[in-house]
Amino acid sequence: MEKGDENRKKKTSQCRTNRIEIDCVVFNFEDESLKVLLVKQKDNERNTNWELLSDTIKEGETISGTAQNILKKYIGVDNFFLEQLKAFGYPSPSSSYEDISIGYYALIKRDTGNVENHVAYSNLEWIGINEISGLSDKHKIILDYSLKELRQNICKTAIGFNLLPEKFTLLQVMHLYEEILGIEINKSNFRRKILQMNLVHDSNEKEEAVSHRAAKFYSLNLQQHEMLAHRELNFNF
Amino acid sequence: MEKGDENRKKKTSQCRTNRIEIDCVVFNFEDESLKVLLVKQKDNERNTNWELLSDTIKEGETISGTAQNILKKYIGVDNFFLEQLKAFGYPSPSSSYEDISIGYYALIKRDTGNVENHVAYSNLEWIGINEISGLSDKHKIILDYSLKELRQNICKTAIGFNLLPEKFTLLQVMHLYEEILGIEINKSNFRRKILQMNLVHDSNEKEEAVSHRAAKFYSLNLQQHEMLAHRELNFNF
DNA sequence: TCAAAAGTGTTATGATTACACCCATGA
DNA sequence: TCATGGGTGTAATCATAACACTTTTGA
Repeated sequence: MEKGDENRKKKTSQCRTNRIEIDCVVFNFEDESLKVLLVKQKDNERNTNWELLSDTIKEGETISGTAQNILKKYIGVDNFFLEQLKAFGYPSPSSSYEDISIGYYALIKRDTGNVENHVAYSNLEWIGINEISGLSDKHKIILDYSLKELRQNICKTAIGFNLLPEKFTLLQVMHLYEEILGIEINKSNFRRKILQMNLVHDSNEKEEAVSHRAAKFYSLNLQQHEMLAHRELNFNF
Repeated sequence: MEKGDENRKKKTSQCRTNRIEIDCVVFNFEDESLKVLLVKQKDNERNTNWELLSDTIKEGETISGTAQNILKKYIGVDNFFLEQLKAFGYPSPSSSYEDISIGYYALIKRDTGNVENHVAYSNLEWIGINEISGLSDKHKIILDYSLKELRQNICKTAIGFNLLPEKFTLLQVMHLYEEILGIEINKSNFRRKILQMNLVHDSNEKEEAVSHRAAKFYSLNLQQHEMLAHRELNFNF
């Protein structure tokens, strides 16, 4: 595997063209905070360096297929939301052609077959969005762009629900928006807005064993493929 | 030049990697209608086939640099708005690796050194957005995506003004929005909204030789680099 | 003086905000 | 009974939509 990587590298740098790789920003919402899955780099002992999940495009793979395979390989789940950000170019260390990274971002549900258990590699870690350091410049740019995109998209579409369990309380939704956007939202107004647009329905279930009034669980009236298309949402936060 | 192109092609297809090219959707607003600059293909005599402006990435060029150079080469102006769409992948005719196209869209002002005169190639033509036919599937996908992006962005940012002359009337702005979004807008409400957000200022000039009340010319209170960042605009059309 | 487009003003409606209050539950 | 978070109601404010109206100009 490592030999193969080196061979590819050699061949590619002989090529009169650009090296391409796919980088994935994988988001997860856990303990009321937004987290990103990062890989710890072994080869640098002085500082802990982190990287986004990435891979090269294999023969016969589509670019989005490569991104999907990265998620399957590292996390073992195939129930996630995935969308391309854009292509990023940056100076190559070895070639006079720019290196190109096609960035993707993924949203993973907390309850999808227990994300924790599927993290198959010991050098992977979920890091809170405000605790990230030691990321290379090129990955920092992609991460920042993905955050900007995520913030925009949860205000216009329903994709934010991809970060919540199948059944959720309205306050969970609100806290998700507050955390991702970094703002405070008025509870009563948020409830009214989200209820009157018919996006969620009461599941007739309630929280259990909580030391306060149990909250109703709701679930989404949309299939995953409808989430980006759905543009009824219009939060002007 | 053509030999060089063939050499590159041969080398690239020997490579165990993806072929990349840059495709540009170039927009212009002329005679109250949105137009796109397309290249007529010579080699097919039966049907007229059209293509987006495109090129491969040259040694030492950044990806956005390649896009800029395409515009300079074909149109001869260097005063335009340019932004990346995303990377598009599609099956290669000659390789088991997908071909990749990085799409860009550009907005050009009508009065920037007379766009017409600078169209340096005889096989280039501005075609109304509703009159386009004979575009390949892969370019059709990029064009459709660019339209979606353009429509979204003119409602949130000030980039639409890149399609207007330096001095414009408020009704010109309104017609631009009506044409691009394909809707009708109420004149009085549109005026109020755009005036009260302090985006434009009265230039103390007026239309001349028009057979109706002369309209005031306004100009924008923003530099080009501020146009995408400026997010005060919030048209919910 | 007419047509055509510029430009103004007014009212009704609906969404958003801010805030106060009540409810259910475990400790 | 208290703390905690769930959940409801209401009045004030602001943005938007609809529409009628006046102004300026060349023909």
